[in-house]
Amino acid sequence: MKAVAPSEVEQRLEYLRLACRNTGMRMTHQRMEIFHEVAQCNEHPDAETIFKRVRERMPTVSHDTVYRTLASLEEMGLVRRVETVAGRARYDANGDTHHHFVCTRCGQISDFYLEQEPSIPKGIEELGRAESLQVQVRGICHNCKNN
Amino acid sequence: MKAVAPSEVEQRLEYLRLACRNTGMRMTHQRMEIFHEVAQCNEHPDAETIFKRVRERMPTVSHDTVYRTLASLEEMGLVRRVETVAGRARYDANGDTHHHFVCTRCGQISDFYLEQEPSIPKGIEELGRAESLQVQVRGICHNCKNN
DNA sequence: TTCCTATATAAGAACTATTCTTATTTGGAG
DNA sequence: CTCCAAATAAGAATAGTTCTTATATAGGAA
Ligand SMILES: [Mn+2]
Ligand SMILES: [Mn+2]
Ligand SMILES: [Zn+2]
Ligand SMILES: [Zn+2]
Repeated sequence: MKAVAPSEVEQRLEYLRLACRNTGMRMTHQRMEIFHEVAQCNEHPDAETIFKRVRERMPTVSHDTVYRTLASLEEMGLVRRVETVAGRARYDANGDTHHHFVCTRCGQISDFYLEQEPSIPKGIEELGRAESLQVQVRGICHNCKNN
Repeated sequence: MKAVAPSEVEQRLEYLRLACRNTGMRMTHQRMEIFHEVAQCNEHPDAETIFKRVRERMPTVSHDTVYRTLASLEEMGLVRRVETVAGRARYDANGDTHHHFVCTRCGQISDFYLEQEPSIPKGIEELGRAESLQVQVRGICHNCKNN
């Protein structure tokens, strides 16, 4: 699982600056660091992982700030919560339309892209107004299968 | 959201009896009541909801038994955990292949069926061995939109 | 620049969902 | 009926997340 290209990371940080300006939110060091942490990796980290990594550079950062900031970033549309099999919320700064393969053994979440995006199914109208569609494939990743 | 047909409920309970016999698990009153609760409704209840409802008829039932039983039922393939947007695990005794519409405001989960089931995408092979595919559509249900 | 204040943060308590521990009960085989 | 491995009740423990309160600070105004 290779890292996000530096130019892509820089672009994502630029979106954060814009989003803060547009919504009137302050551009705090904590927001920068927390978003940077999500933006630079593509392994869909959970809040605790982000907390530990940010704390290495910012030893006083609190759990609350991480959770609160992730919620703000989600509201601003800069990250999305990924549904997992169990418990913890996981976050993704990849804004491209894509889907997820979830390993039910180790929890690893990998992106995949469909050649043709599925359209919202017809019957949905009678249930509500659809806003997004996500395909989730579950199974065992190669790493787990070989152990 | 209408109830599950009594004949369907009876059939599901029959599967439970068979599954217990096959796997050597005991057919306890608690298992009956807990599974019955999930089998008779299609609103994908969470563990606490099931606990409260079962407790009305069985006042001494414990949280632990509900959680433990739901896990057993999942292992037996009689219920499945539904991924939600936030926190609590939700359970589903509808064994037909189907997908979910999740209201991001009230959390209601509704079933929908696709005319043609999507096949496992090609690129998945390089990520792992796929075992299931689920489409999740998120949006606002009619009930929430009108309030 | 300095001052002001609404917004954001740190620290840790509180809360909520879930799992664990231990003593007791019970389904179902024999 | 008897027996005992499996299951349960009760409540403590744990883990993830949110809340409370005192303090700090981003960023606009003077
Ligand atoms: Mn992703
Ligand atoms: Mn369902
Ligand atoms: Zn894995
Ligand atoms: Zn709703």
